[in-house]
Amino acid sequence: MQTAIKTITQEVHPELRTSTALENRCRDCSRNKVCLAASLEDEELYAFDSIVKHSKKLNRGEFLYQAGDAFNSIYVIRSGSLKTFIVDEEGREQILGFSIQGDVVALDGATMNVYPTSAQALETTHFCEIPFSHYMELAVKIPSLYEKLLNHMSHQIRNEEEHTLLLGTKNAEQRLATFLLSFSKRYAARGFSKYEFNLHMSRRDIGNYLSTAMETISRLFSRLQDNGLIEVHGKLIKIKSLDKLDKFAST
Amino acid sequence: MQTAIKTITQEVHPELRTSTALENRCRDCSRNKVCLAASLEDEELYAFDSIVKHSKKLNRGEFLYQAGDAFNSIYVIRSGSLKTFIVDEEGREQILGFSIQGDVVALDGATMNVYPTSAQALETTHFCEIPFSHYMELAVKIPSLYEKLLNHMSHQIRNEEEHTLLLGTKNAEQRLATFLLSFSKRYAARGFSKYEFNLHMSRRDIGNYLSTAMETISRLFSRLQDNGLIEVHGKLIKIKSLDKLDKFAST
DNA sequence: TAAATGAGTTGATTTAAGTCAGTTAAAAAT
DNA sequence: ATTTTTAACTGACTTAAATCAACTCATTTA
Repeated sequence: MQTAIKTITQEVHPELRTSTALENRCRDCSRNKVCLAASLEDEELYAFDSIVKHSKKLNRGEFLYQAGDAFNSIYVIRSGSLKTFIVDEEGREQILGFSIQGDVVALDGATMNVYPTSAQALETTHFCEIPFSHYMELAVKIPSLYEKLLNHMSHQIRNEEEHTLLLGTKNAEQRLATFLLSFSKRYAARGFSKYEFNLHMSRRDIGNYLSTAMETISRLFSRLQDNGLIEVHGKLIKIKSLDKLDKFAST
Repeated sequence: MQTAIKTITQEVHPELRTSTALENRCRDCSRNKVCLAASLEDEELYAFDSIVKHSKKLNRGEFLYQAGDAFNSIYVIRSGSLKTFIVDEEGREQILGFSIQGDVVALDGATMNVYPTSAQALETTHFCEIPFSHYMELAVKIPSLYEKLLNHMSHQIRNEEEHTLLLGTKNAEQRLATFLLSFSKRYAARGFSKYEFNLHMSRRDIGNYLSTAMETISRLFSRLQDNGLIEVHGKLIKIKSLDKLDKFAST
């Protein structure tokens, strides 16, 4: 018997367990509300479906693309997670974001010749590949595809802005609390528990994303746990009080 | 007699000095290569022109829009400059960027009901207003308008990413040097001197943008000047050695 | 199964940059 | 023109978080 509230188990979704033609089609995909295929009419959906390469898969550590690779496609994550990052002149890595199920990745490369950033799987990750030139050709016939893309892009800009706000106005503890809350919200929006989830990235990655040393992240996890706000079991995080965490995040 | 290399004088451009109907039309605008109107055919340009409100003007300190205002238009700066910023729950301001001539602003609000951020003039600023719904209607007939917009949006995402890289991997001195170099490049790309320009924002604004205290910014300006890399005359900055500044920025 | 490698935690110490305070310079306002 | 106000600069001191270091625990790999 399953619990009422789903928790993130990192298992693939039912329709990914096998891979018959039918199950890989957009119309049968449970994520077609958030995906770029959302709200298409039957015929449009069929056309869209035909340009998409479904059920691509990466194992932990494998790259979806690397900065400098020829830009061809954008991607929608079906399950799993990845980090996107950029490397500066001195070779220092800066993580820009973590993408989970339903997220569209590689938008920063759209309209460029090469990917400006890299994307690497944090666990076994399934996704759909959308060849960008095909998408743009189809969009001429189906303008709502343009609008969908613009929509995702402006949200991406908003995400980056919120990241800047996080780094610019909050101290280390507030940053980590905000980070946890943001994952809680994102998982909740996807039908998973907002109280319990796995963070597949390393402490070092969290620190990099939050511009905070790994050691500080580790100490802060301990502190939040000591204060009874969360429970830490390795990568599994349980939030004991969203309210209190929220206060920590902003005050 | 004018010097060969133009310097930023904050004067309005010739075609803005008077405001006959002709001079306000896109086809006569010297910025029509970078603007959203770029590369349109005669007839398309005419249609585009008709939806644009030209020659809007703001004085220093006035808002182009404020977070929470109903979203209606995006804007292209004809001359002058402004800052865009966001305010967090605690009322702390975070500057997201500085926009100058040729920049498109309010892209983060596109596809939203209200502007998520605010934009405020740093000096007398002229710009064109493009009602977004009209733009989108026109784009259905002229798909290159969609592509132009997507282009600007992906570049905006790249800018935000570079800002994150700046904040995440560099120390205060490198951040300021990078900031100066970025203005140098942007002005050069617009036909102005890359060695000499005015920074119209306050030291506090620079500090806010770079997540560095105003006092530190002030000290660093002095240090860069003492080291012979730049000359500081209030808001006017002269770069004495781009090469050396570049080394300071990355190493 | 043991050894080795890497991830995570915790403590001790250092430091880059922040805060506080006083001064000077430059705009506004009267 | 003079006062008032605000922005910018510089010095003294403090601090949040980084670095350095030692150790534990988990996961590969030999």
